[in-house]
Amino acid sequence: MPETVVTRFAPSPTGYLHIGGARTALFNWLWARRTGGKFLLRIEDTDLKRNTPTATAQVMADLRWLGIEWDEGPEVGGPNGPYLQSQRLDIYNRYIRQLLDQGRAYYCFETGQELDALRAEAEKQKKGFVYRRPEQLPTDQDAERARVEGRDVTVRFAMPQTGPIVVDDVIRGQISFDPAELGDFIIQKSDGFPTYNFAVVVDDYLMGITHVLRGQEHLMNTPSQKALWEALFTDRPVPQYAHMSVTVSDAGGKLSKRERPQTLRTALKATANVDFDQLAQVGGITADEVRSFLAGDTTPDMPAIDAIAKHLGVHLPEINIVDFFHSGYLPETMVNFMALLGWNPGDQREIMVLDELIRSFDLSRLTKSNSLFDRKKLLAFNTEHLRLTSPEKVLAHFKAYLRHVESPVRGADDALLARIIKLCDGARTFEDIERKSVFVFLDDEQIAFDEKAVQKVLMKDRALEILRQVRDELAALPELTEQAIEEMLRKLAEARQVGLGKVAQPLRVALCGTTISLPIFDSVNMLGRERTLRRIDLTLERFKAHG
RNA sequence: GGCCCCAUCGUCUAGGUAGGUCUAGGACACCGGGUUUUCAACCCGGCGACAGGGGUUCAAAUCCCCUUGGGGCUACCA
Repeated sequence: MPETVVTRFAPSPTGYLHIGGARTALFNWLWARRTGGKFLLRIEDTDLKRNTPTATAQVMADLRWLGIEWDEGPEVGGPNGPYLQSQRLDIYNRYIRQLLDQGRAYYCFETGQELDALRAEAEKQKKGFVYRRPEQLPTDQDAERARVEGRDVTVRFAMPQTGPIVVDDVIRGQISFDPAELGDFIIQKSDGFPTYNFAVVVDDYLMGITHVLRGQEHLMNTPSQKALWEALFTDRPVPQYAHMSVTVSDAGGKLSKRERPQTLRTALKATANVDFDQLAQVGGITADEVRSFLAGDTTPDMPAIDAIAKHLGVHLPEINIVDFFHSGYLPETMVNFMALLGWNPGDQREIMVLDELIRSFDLSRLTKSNSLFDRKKLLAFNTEHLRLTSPEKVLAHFKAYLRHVESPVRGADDALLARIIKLCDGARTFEDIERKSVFVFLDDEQIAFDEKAVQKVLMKDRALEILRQVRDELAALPELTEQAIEEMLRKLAEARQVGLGKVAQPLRVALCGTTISLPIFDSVNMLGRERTLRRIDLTLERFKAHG
């Protein structure tokens, strides 16, 4: 390949970076890195109504979290800027003018309603809707008059009707389309902005894009874009297209942002007594909005959804990249897992780090069929990467996670955090690690007792009596090292002719309130004598009636 | 409805371009057992697929056609 590879990721800033978008970005980035080419980021913000002010910043933050850096684009600049389409209007207008002058594009004056009616008519006749090109193309004067009259003016591309359009796809081979079925599509909207199909072609040309890896949902746009490209640019052929499989959700259907609110709604419906006022307060919305949401009429913003879910302890399916961060996943995991959604290295490797991914990546190994997003497998991958990633990196990511969830654990120093991580070898996510270690950072009086744990452990046999003895032995130990604690507990268990569990579990529940925690010897050691004894005393006091 | 894409274990997939070496391999999940101070992790074992029907061929998971099923697109969204 004599020519340097140039790929791009071109999201529209309508929300957070979605797992599907992230995968597209990753593949383009991987291909550029593999070939020593360039990867650029372009923001497709040509729809004023849908743009969200913070989306671009969020998308960039998410890409960086994943380790995907762009060689050209917003914030890093480059020779082909600006990289925001909303700032390139004059460029698009020049090309639209050119097409108009050449008679390869023309004005239209239909309203949305008129178009809808035409579409409904086509539907009735069981045919696909194709805009009928007028015999006589409207002039600039016609357009001017329409504008003065307050009518909508759009510009359509006059699709050449010469033979089938054949798209060469790296993954799918040659795909043939009938231009008559494609029709004359709009290239400039009545607000003066270009449509996606037009802006993409101009920018891909001007930015020297050589390879376009994108989701299969763009396959139908490709013949239109190819026709436009060939009408506009003759010195260079269209880029190499590769239309990747789509990722679908394990809940069935497409992976969609709607899944999160839907999950919450379902959980809410299953709840006996919904306290609307309280939920409204935690969500920062009104009680009526909560009712409307429950009824399925409206959907509040994502932060409100997230806050209510967190308050209720409902786990929402992760969809956006930030969701995975919030759930305690490593970026290394996400990158590895996404790479395997529609691609594989051709051997039996699955767990791979970034460098390995770059070295192994190849267009010829992209798969054709859609894949389901399997969260259980993702969990298994995260477990592996938690082990594989350097302790320094894991520590840094853990700290970021703790800060975000505002865990009491975030107050710990690096040495303690590192020790906790090490003790949690085999944990699946940071959420697990946090849950197992949070008891150390709670006030002794703050420990909440899990009802099941109390029944299963504290209310059994002579658990409280054993706990009292453990307390006394602990008080008598000269030093609370893990070894000393272990030795003491084992001796005690042996003397009583019971398993270590019978001794360790009551102690665990006394210290943490649950049966799930860090290893017990370390738990005691971290807490120290005073706090350990205090927690045991509080437990004995609280449950003495049952003893 | 129209146009387009796809089809191997429950899931992700290897194998398909050069048909035999595939009684179809791996991973996750699941089931059983082991280990164990909790959860997880870990170890051993097991279950489990070429969507259906026609061709082509000595031979088809692999090539062709049809059916069925799944997905995408069908906007002055991207």
